[in-house]
Amino acid sequence: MSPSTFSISDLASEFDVTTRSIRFYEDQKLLFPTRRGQTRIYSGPDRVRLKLILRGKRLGFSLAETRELFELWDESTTGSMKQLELLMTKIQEKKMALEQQLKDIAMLQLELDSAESRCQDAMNELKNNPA
Amino acid sequence: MSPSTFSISDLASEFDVTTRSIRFYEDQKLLFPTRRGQTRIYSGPDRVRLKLILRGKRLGFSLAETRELFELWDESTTGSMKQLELLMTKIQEKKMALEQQLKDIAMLQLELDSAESRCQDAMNELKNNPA
DNA sequence: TTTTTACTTTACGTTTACGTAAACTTCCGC
DNA sequence: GCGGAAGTTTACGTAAACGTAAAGTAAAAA
Repeated sequence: MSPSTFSISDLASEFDVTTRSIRFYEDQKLLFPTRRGQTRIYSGPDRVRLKLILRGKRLGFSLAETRELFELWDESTTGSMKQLELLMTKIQEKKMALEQQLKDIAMLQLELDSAESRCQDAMNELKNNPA
Repeated sequence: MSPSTFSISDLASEFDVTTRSIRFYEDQKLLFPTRRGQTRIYSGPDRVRLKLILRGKRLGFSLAETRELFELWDESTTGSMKQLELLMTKIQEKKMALEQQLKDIAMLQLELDSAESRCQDAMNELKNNPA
């Protein structure tokens, strides 16, 4: 069974980020580890949050965007109808953004495939007909 | 028929970026418009490049990354075998990165769907049982 | 002709996401 | 008990990607 708490360097090495980055995310209100004395202790949910932060980053989300989603989500447990509707709106927005990204990726894949085969052709040409 | 040359503001409005950004891309060696006097004239291929730059940005590519790909591509027409192999490597790298992005998007979509339905449940709950 | 309007260069400012160094404390192994 | 590893805070530095202001040119419109 995987442990239920983690040190900062546990997470740093697992996700291949620096401890500096993890502390920065806390500074930006994205993570809230508990403390044993001075030392940060990360829970399972904390670890999931970090994973989400990094996934968002790979997809071009700013830390502020991710934090906004986290905050809306956290407030939604106690939230009013208005809060829930706002959260719903943001979720829709992100979903649409992801759809656009899928299109962008599809286009770029086509272009890379085309570039790849033209590159391959050029290489074959060079082999058979060394200028 | 769409025109074969464009002004800087043509492109700016078509792609919804500032002229400042377009000039910046030129400064970073990503675009090379011709000039009529001082004024920049963009060709069809220039326009395609801009589209690629912006698509790359939406997917988290840095301008430096995109420029590197452009340079390799440009050199590949006159290039040696080594150049072509390098280009091929870079293309493979980008393709793998896109695969990772597809995975990230799929995961995030699942999580957003889940968040969405839980949010919907909470809203229904509030309607039927207004605390 | 004057005045917009669109374009230009130069240059300093700003935000994001950390890196890096200094100067500690705390704990672990020997 | 002592050195080293791992943790901490504070603070200044930095790269990327522009924003924004200043100051000028050039052509079109009134």
